[in-house]
Amino acid sequence: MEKLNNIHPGEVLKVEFLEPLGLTAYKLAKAIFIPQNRLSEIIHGKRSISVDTAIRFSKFFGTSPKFWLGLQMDYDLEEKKLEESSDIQEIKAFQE
Amino acid sequence: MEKLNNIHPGEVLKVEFLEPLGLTAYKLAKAIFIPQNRLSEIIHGKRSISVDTAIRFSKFFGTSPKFWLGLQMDYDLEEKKLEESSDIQEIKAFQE
DNA sequence: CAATTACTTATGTTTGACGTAAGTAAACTT
DNA sequence: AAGTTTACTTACGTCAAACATAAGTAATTG
Repeated sequence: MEKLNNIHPGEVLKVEFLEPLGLTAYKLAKAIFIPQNRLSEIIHGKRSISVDTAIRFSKFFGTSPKFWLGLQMDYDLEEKKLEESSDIQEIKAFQE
Repeated sequence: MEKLNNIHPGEVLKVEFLEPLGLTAYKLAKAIFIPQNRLSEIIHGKRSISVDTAIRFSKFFGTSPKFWLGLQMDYDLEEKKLEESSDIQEIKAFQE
């Protein structure tokens, strides 16, 4: 079973940034002063984009930190929706 | 010393939602099926808006989850900026 | 062939969101 | 007035996840 079509920020990093720019995870890790495993795990979808990571990416790539955190937010919301935890559906919208 | 003007999502919840609607934290907690302390801590800026919390707020208030997570994102980024952690400034933007 | 590049995995720490529970107090019910 | 519900806070322990260090394996480059 697949998490059909929910795209992790690490995938974006790899496909839309590293590969087109001819960069390796190793080089990026050096350039933004983080351990290699942090990047390795992000790329494999095993770690989220933290505020710290988003800021570092943004400095290096010239994007905004919100771009990266927004990708993470979208991903997390989608994951949660697929989960469909029981009691959330029972919530009734407020009526004054 | 104050965290000048950085506004926590809990403050928004209280001032822009609970108070105008005449709602208490107690009632909201019941309505969205979470423990009271989760709300209490959010309102006092001691806990962040998680994906779960954002979805529950959105169901009840008719907002989007991204509204709440966006507030949290803005807050976290601002906090991080005020921190000014040393090595982040050393990052050089990528040049092909 | 040695050093650097490149990536992964193992291990341990710490932070923070979580729930349970207990405490206090005020505001209603009966 | 006593008891229930509302209202909020704080203490405590758990768990997941982001973190760093470090070690291991390959491939590439000087």
